[in-house]
Amino acid sequence: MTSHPESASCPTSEKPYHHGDLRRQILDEAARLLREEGEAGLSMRKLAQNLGVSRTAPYHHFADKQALLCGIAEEGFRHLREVVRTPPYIEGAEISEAAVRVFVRRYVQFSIDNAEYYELMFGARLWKSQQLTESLTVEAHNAFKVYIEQIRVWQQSIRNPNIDPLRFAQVSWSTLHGMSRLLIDGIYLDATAINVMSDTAAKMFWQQLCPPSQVAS
Amino acid sequence: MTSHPESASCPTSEKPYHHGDLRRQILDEAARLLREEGEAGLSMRKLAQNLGVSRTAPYHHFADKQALLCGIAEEGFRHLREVVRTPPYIEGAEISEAAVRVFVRRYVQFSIDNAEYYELMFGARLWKSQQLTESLTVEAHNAFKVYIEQIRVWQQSIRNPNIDPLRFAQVSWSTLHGMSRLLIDGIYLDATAINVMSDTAAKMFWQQLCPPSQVAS
DNA sequence: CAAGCAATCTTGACACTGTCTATATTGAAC
DNA sequence: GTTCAATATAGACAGTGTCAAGATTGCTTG
Repeated sequence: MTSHPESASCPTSEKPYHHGDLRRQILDEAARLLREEGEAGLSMRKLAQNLGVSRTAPYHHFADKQALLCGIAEEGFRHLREVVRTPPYIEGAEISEAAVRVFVRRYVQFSIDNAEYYELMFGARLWKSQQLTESLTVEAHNAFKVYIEQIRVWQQSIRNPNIDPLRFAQVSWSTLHGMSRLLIDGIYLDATAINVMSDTAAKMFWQQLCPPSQVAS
Repeated sequence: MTSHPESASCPTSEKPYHHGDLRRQILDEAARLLREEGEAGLSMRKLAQNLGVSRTAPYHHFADKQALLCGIAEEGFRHLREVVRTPPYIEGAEISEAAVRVFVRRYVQFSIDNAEYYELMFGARLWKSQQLTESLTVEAHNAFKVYIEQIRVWQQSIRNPNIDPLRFAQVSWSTLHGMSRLLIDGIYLDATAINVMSDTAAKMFWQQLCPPSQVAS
């Protein structure tokens, strides 16, 4: 641990001019502020003050507030990909209604557990600004690609040619996203109903993927 | 038209101290600013300046910015109720997949055509603030009640006892809301796919309401 | 018609915000 | 050891929401 005394990990020094780990701490503190006080409670100045640096110090790590928010959202996407892409679903060996149910529950749970990230990841604040970080757009597109791939695997596993994977991905993701937002934004208040709603959605998806009886037209 | 010359419709007078129609104009100009410049472009001061009144004049019609936003959202809900509740759907005489399709398209179209209202009506900005106007909460609850009623009528018309109206309302509304938000927030960019997505969603709803063959378990 | 009152509008002020500029300090490279 | 780029700093400016105190008006009541 302490084998590299000349490294930046020396918290005992009074107040080193160079903070050393500021970027990381900015991202963490910003997420904390968002979670605890909402978007209105996050300001660059308060952020700096809470970390004990000057007001303009964060601007050496993020071009502006927008770039900081992009940075937070980016971390959120990396996190989301991990959560959604957990085996065995991507392998698609044994697709079933239960598997879909787990998938839905996981997505919704992620959005609730990481509400402050989710709001940035899919909020107009970033996407309508035309000022997205390049790394963020890459990360976001990757996430959607993984989702479509998941749908495609399900479809092939079931051999249902009536499903257009892209369309089904768009609509099913809309459902997940809609549920998440309604819960996060405080419109659906009954938190105990989350699982029931998730299962209802999963059942709806499953009936689309694998209808009880094939109908020609 | 001009039969009441002593009414407040006298625009030729230079600059009457009492504006006369300020509240209405504030709501309109605020919606215009939101639509054209986004939420960041709406400020109480700019609003006042554009209308040619002092900075604090709007505060005599709205307690604070939050109350103004509530006022805009309220108008949005009234508008939404009109759009969704158009006959013959609430009567439910002839429910069909086509009717569901029209319903879905209408909802999504409303959200796109009135994006600046929709964002406020269903945004965290208002709902998580714990400072909702009372008239707004009433209006919003009414909207959801109408929606559930719609679902109930459909269900009874179809005689499918397997559907829990509340659950189905929650999930289907999530889908509509999710699609709307993804489009409004600029995440789903391909505007030409809106109708295809809407119809895919309608088909999914219809298959839930009226499955091809009843399955016991 | 006069007086008064409540609604409406105004200016002034305060604390806060994002962000630009110019300056200072530092760790590392040559 | 000098130089340089990265990093930190204070100062300043325009913009924000909103409170307090005063000015102007139209309606109401006598």
